[in-house]
Amino acid sequence: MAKPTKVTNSIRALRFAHGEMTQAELADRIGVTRQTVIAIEQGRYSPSLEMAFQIARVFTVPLDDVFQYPDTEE
Amino acid sequence: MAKPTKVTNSIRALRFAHGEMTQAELADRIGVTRQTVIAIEQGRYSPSLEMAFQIARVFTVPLDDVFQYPDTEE
DNA sequence: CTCCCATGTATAAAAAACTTGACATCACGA
DNA sequence: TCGTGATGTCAAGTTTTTTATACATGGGAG
Repeated sequence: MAKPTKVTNSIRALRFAHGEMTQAELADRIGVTRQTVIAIEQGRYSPSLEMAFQIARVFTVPLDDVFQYPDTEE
Repeated sequence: MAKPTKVTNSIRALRFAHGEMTQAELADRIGVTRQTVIAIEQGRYSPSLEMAFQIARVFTVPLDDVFQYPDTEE
């Protein structure tokens, strides 16, 4: 069930840059559970596009500012 | 199983802009099945972030050039 | 010390994404 | 006309993502 995703993210940094926003609050803002935020922040799997968009929107930054995809695939 | 996604995309246009690339070829390039390309192109559901990145990469455009997310969420 | 709060872990189960294979249609060329 | 390629649909099945609960830990405040 575990899929170490290739996509990395800057969510933790963005949270802190936005007034020490907690995982719970972020989860609440994007309408998902805290578990999901934790899993994504830790890169346990990559989120759906929709969630990615919502996260970027909370921080008012472009998608590529939140998520990074490595050049070469595996 | 059907989830009318809010995310829209410009895949079809991008395919044509790139030498009339067929759905089958695009699917092949991003490593998914033709069915998946069709479903996404039609907006039946939103792809995973990874797939979104791969699609953007095929067309060498930024993510936001391929997918659009409406301002207000439901 | 004791009580929260933020973070994290674990599990099971639901939901969404993706696959496989089979089949239908339409346009186009041989 | 026949065949082939591109697009699309349907249904069933697998995998990944997300939820829901419950519990553990460490730090800070009172």
